Amino acid sequence: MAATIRDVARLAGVSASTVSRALSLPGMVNAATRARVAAAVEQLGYEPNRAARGLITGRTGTIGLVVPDLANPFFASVTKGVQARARRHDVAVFVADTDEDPAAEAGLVRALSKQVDGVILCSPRASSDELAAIAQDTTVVLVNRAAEGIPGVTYDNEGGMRQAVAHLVALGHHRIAWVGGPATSWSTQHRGLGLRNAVEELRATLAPVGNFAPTYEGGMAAADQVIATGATAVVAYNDLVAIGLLARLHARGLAVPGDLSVVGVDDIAMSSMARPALTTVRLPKQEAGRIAVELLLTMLDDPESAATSAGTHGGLHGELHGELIVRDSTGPAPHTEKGALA
Amino acid sequence: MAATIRDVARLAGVSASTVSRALSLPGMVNAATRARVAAAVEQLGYEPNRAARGLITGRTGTIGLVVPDLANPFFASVTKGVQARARRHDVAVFVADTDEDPAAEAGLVRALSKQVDGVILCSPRASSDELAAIAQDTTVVLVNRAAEGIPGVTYDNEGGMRQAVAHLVALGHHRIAWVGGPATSWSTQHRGLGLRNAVEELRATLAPVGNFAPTYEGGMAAADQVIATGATAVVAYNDLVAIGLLARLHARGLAVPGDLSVVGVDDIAMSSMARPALTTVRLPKQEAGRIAVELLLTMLDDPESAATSAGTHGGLHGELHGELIVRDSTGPAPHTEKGALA
DNA sequence: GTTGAGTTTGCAATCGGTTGCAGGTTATGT
DNA sequence: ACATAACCTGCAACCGATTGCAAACTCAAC
Repeated sequence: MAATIRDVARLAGVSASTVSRALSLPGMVNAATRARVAAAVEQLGYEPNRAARGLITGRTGTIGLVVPDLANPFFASVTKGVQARARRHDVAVFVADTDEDPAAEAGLVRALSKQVDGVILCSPRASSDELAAIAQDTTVVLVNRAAEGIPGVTYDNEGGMRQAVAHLVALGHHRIAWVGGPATSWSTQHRGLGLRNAVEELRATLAPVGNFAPTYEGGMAAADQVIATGATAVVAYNDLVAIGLLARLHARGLAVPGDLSVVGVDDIAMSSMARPALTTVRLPKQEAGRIAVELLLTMLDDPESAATSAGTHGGLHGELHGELIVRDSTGPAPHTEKGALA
Repeated sequence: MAATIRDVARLAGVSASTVSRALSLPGMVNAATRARVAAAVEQLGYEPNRAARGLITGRTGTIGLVVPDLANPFFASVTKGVQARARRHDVAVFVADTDEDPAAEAGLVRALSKQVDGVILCSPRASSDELAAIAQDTTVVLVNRAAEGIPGVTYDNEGGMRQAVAHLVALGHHRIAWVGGPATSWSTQHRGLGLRNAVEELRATLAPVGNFAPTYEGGMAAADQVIATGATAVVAYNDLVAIGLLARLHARGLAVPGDLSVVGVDDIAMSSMARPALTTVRLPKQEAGRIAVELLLTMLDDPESAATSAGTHGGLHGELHGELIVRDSTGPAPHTEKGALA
């Protein structure tokens, strides 16, 4: 069995309390005894039992991460970031995948919350009210969504969309289609908003074609409606949707970017492998995970100050910026005024 | 604060021990008291503290999962499977990503092992000796690798490769190139072996082009060497490599499958989105994760019998079979005898 | 040689559960 | 009515740490 604090104490000829202090409050113990304890720790390969410590300190040294779908590269990246940063802080991460089921979300968080110090909710599907309820009795950080009174890290969707539109307008596009994700999604709403602002400002027009699943299939489903709008460019909710569009457009015999330019959002690995390689707004995914961890740990270490510190909605908040990555799926607008089907 | 067992005891008018038994050994307590306890539990929303329980039972109810790279869709899927199955058993999962660093692996496992009941090692990079050392003081299950005396779940690489070769031979291919992954990888070795056996049996010839990184870039790097072999078909270590091949072959002006047929392994989501859609040997990834969990929990519940039970290498073992998924990247061999560059 | 302050250390309680053992109750058999 | 067994339940110890409190010790100053 693993060595306990008492084993160390016996070997060092001191009491368990002294060992405990030698490790956590070195200033409180004599240098000589501290050395003896250190030697005993070394010899026994002692490592404090976290569960036992957690019992008395009330801190488990563990955080939870809830994502809708690990198989989605976007969430896999966020998870990677969370996990890496947590390790630096010597904190372990419980990962739970809701399988895109909003109903499962709340229950999962509740179950998790008993075992962890706090929870990172990635792109929560839950309603604002549900979120507020959850945040009531658990320390929560949101990723990819803002909610009154709950800290979180979000992307500057407006800015990202503006970059995309500016790029397209510079290429001569005037009519831009928009394939939204799930209607209830916070990102969809904000990307749509950013798009509307940007086209107005840059004297273009927007042709929204509705809401689709944030998947390859969603993109395939949207493609024909995009064509029907007569737009010469399309912005997709995310890269998976954009790649689905690419596939269906190809099947319909449209050239990208010859007939239609396509822009995605996220910059997942797949995007640079697509044919043509996808122009997209790159979001720093791992960075979002890292910041979420920092936010959460800050709240845990210092709940009062964290709650009152500056930031959107009067709480801690991080905002990340997207970066337009221009690849081969965008090009000059075709000469015909009326649309892609010249 | 959360309710404790004593709160429940007080409310139900019994002792803490009775509450404990009512919950874990219902048969030992009177039906009437059991009902009172249940009511109190319900009313207080009581949930036993896992850390406290673990302290005395020695079981944490947590398992660890170590993967080389969460951003790789293959490992993301395995993780998803592990996580889902663990939840069913009411077991939490610590996820750790080594970032493809073999050196970090052992240390990570060691750190993890203090906090969990057992560890699932996915595609370990460590040497057999290191694995043996780790398995010495931790309950370990391997995924994607077999090692003497350590339980694990592997794929029938030989069978999968045989299916791929049979498919290609039926299409008229005689000379088949093979792009291996990392030389030290267990999968590379076994896939190469399966390939050699299959070509021999089916009267074709194999042209190995060496070892490459198991990535898109690896595939790009291998492509020109593949062309130089004069083979009319190529089997890639995995789908990422195959998609890299596709990209470079396209750039070189070769048609797939017109000039060269391409087969991958894994069947990640990206494969059906590739152009042309990739023919591949589908490996049940989530299933591997699920089985790994079952194996691990079996070992934990019953260490002696598990160790001696039947299976390869005298331990528990699961073997999964691949399934050939034919898409658009394979077709009849070109008529010219000598190669793809006709 | 005392006193007092400052430094080190140990005792014992505590966190929230589980479990061996003993005591109390009730049912069963005669 | 009494012995015996079967069944429930509570007491108390324990898991492995942390921490308030008090005792012990050191040292300097008076």
